[in-house]
Amino acid sequence: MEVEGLLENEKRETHIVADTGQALGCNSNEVSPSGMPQLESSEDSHCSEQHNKLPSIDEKLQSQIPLQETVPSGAKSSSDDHVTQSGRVGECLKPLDGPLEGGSSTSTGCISSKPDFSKLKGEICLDNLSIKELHEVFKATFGRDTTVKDKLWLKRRIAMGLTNSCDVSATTFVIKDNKLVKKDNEDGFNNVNLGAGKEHLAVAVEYNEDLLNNLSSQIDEHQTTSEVRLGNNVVENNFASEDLAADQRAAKRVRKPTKRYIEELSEAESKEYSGRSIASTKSIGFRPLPSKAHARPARNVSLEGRTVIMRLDSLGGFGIQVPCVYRIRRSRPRKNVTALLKFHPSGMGMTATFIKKGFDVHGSQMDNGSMNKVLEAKSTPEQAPEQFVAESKKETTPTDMGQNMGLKYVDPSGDTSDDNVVTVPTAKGGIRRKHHRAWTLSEVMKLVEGVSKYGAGRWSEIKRLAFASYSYRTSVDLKDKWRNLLKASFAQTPTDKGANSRKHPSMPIPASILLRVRELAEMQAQASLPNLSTGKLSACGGRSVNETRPGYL
DNA sequence: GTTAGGG
DNA sequence: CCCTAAC
Repeated sequence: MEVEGLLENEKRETHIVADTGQALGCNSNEVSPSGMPQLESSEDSHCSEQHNKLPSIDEKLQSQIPLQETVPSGAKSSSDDHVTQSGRVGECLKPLDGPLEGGSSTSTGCISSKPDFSKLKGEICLDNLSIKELHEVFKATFGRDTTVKDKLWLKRRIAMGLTNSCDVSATTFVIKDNKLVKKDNEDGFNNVNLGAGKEHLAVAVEYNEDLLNNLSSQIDEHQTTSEVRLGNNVVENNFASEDLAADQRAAKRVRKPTKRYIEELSEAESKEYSGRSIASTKSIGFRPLPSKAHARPARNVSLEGRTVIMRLDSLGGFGIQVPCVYRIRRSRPRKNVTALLKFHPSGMGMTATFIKKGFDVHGSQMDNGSMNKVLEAKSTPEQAPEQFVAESKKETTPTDMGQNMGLKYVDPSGDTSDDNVVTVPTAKGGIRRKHHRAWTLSEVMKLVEGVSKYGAGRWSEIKRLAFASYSYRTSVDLKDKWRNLLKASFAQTPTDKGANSRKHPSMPIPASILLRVRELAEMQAQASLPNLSTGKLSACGGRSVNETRPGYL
């Protein structure tokens, strides 16, 4: 099952990254602006599973994947793979706080940086090269990386570059001595080229990326979990030796930006959480890179994370990369992670799609401000205060509070989705919810019920037990609401049973509920006061104080 | 991490 | 709702 999920992931990811643009120069381990929303997929559920398996998978990788240098020497045999790799592992973990080129001979393995000019020697049969190899050749030819995934394009481009001619056959891409060769006997060339080139390609990159992914995962613990890690898993390790697998893996690897990166981005913008979703190509280029990131060659493209959508706008073969990082929500740390995970697949997916649309329209010109608007426009409707309106109406006439309170009311709209809650930055840099989520009658009833059950003051308990389905209500919220209820209940004439006799039309709380609140309040007050008023009694009676609360059950 | 209170 | 002192 796990494998299935991974395979599916692979397929999907391949599609997603299919049109990845040029990522040259955008490479850094930590602040990589990459990543992609993985929400569109219906397979998000795999994330968590895969994530859990990561460590072991990595271990497998270490032992199974023949890592090869992508460096000029290029002829390393797999015999020393394990050695190099193990050394590399340690090194690759350092990027965040130290120089990558630690002087060790293996350091270059982390990122294939230099073009392998050896690839240009002799005859080159581009037809048989994988994308990855084509990229290598491309790099060797032009001295720069490309992330274009179009084989034909790559072949033509390379052929043109090598032959220094625009007259390139559309079907045959065998080059020898800088001249296009019409190959009649394909077999010979194929074998040679394939055998020689492929093994030196980016497996190391892949592996390192995984390490980085793990790192980043640890770093940004705040990220919403599921979508984040979706792509970070390496499953195909069993097939690592296969060129195709390696190519595909490399192609789809997109690393997600770290928390720090996101925050760096956000600093310059409006504080709205959605604001960080966008990083223009410009910002990427200028964003401060940690340590030696600058030295990194463009090869890192394949290292790019998954949190960013790389859109490639093809303009005459020139790729414009539009990374798209978005943050779903920034609000109080949520404790109900389950609810969050449950919700994301759908909600996030929609958001991601929406963002994509936005990009199509605005392109790289879109700044964070506009992104904010986009996100806001998107998320606001989903907050749907309306649903509560309807709900309130439905329950506005609770006849017998006693019965109602006893019932375990299930709020139809009581879904746990508190995502898409728009927050606004506060002066102090904090954030607060932009919209109040009006307390519905059912919520109030639940609150009252909870207080009656567990006692006022045990808010966390009430929240956990009675408000399990209302993830957006924090214990503080409950406390505040109760406070307000109390105030309201006592402000109003207790004896006035008229349901509509409330002072303020804006207060839809039925008198019956207020009455109940008042009763509870008095009971609780009595429960806590005895120490003073009947101190002697309680002192003599022993545990009466402790038993007062449970008594309300 | 919770709770209570003030803002 | 936010903020924060006090647990």
